[in-house]
Amino acid sequence: MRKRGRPIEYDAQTALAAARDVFWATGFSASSLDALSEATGMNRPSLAGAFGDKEALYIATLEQYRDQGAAAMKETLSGARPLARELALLYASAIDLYLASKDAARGCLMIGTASVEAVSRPAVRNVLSQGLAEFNAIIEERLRKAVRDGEIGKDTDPAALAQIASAVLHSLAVRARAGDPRKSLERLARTAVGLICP
Amino acid sequence: MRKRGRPIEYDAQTALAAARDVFWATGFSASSLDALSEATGMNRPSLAGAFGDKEALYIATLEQYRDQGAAAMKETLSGARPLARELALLYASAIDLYLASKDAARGCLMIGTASVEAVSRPAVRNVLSQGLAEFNAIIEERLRKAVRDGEIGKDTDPAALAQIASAVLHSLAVRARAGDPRKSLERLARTAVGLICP
DNA sequence: AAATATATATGCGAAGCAGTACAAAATCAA
DNA sequence: TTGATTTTGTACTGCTTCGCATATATATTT
Repeated sequence: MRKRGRPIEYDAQTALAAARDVFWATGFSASSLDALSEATGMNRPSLAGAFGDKEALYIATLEQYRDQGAAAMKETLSGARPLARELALLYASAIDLYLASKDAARGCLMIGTASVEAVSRPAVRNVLSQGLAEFNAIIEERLRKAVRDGEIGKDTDPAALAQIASAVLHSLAVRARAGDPRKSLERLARTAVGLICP
Repeated sequence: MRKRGRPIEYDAQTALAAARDVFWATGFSASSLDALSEATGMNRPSLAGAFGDKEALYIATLEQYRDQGAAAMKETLSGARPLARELALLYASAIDLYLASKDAARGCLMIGTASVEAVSRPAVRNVLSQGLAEFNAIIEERLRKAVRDGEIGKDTDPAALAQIASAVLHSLAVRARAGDPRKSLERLARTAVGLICP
């Protein structure tokens, strides 16, 4: 039995992805509801009805991004391949994502745009914090397995090393948005893999 | 002989520092000229006359921040002390700076606020890019000296290792703004020093 | 078919914003 | 003292923004 009333014409996930692209390019504050409305194909009242105000919409895009990113990361770091290979794949796909735009490189949505708002908007800070923590935890879990399996030294501290691996990810995001060329990012990734998997 | 006309009542460097604090807390787009005017004690026409439009003012604050940061960094990495000690000092002062605010931690001005604007504002992207490159170059120079002096292995690549050391700095900036506690940042710094100076 | 429920479309109004024109004030030169 | 020069203060204009109020469209329920 369908819901009463006029059926919705938009798909929430699709609209969220379109809004995400706007935020990704111009950040939260510089993204107007008009621009978001045009990108999603939803007019402003529909946007408000579906997601609430601009901050709520932004947070929804961040959560979608975080969840998709975490899922992709778990797949890459599944443990099916050697650690060094999986880490290299992780960084390679991050670089691809960060440089994907046809215009200027957009880096990471969370690091590139949520960081600014995090200071004055606690809700954004929470999503950012949880996002970073989640990504870090996935890496740490993989490193823990690597220690168990003897891929890296038994005396290494997975939590500490995960912080380093995450730091490289953060740096890739920042550098990409600053306009660093792909070669430079790839070099950092290569060095990092070598350092983490000696 | 003094300049003709009514004397200036503001000090450009002081005003720039005040404007910087506003941008640091709320970012470029969310900082209104009214807020900047109030913080600097200069009214809007004076601001415009002294620095140009909002973007020009923002870039001036970024450049001031970058120059002061580079100077402090060169002093810390002077080479007067062992590499491990100087690196630890570098990270410690970065953490202090990133957590200095009484309100929510502000991280690094460039990474935290210029990253967002970098995509749509080439002038900002240039300052950010040059800033990151300059900080990286100072670290690289110190590592080069460390190789010469035998502080680290003769076979290490200073440029590659500098990218890693910079990445830790970037990560500290991001994590600080995301609300990471000091302990967590200090742990990352400790691990990084241990990894870079084995 | 009528009533009801939900979604979409248009448009209005209050507020905020950036940049600037113009007048007032303060100093120097003659 | 008078005029020139530069900074400061006020106020204005044109624009954007957000949120909401109202009207319209499309479905289900009775």
